[in-house]
Amino acid sequence: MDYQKLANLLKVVAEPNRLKILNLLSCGEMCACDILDHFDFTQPTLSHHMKVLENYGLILVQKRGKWHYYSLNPEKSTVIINGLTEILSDSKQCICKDAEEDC
Amino acid sequence: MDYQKLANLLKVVAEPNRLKILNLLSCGEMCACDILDHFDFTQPTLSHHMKVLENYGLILVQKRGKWHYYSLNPEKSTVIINGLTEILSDSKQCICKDAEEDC
DNA sequence: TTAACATATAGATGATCGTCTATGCATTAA
DNA sequence: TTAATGCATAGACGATCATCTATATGTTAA
Repeated sequence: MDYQKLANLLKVVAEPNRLKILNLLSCGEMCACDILDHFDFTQPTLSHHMKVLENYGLILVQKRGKWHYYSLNPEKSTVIINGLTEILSDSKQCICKDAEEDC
Repeated sequence: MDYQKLANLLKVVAEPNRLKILNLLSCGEMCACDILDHFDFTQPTLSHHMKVLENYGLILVQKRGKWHYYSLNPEKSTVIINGLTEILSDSKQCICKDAEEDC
């Protein structure tokens, strides 16, 4: 288990505004301007959050005309959920059953 | 959905050393000194991490003699996993299907 | 009581993060 | 071409965080 890698992903998700963005995108793709309508912060702040989510592979971007359409990357969602589940459960891969520390 | 509350829990978990601590505890209770053996940082740093985990209800403490035994709080683990799963999936409670913004 | 051990607390420091204003770039419509 | 729109980038600022050293507290053994 790569704790650093999972922690990085969790850190991206551990922000209330980004959680709300992900929840919005869980229903389907949206453009940035429509996402922005759901928040009180400025457009550059949204742009920052979208870039963080994109850089860590949590969302995908498709540019059509002057609009940027964002959607969830379901594979990355699964990585986070499965990683957390494995750590929090008494699994076979558990560190205490492993001779090496790097499970 | 209370994004702030879930984000707070995720922030606690979004730290590689705390992830490793939780993984250690997923196999059963451990005292602080045994946990410390798995890390390179100092005892006060471990004490800090344990306090954070305890304050947010992720672990439980039982004091016997001079040892403090820590264990996972499975209920809180479920809260995190379920919360994340709901946000990342196209659920009925999804914000875009809700008239109000606070789902 | 004294010494040793297990853990917590206080306070400081450097790094990271979320947000802002100002500005730039790209695309579309007139 | 010009103006308007959608989004990104640059740089700054205040807050939060992980870690450290030094020290305190509490428990057990001699």
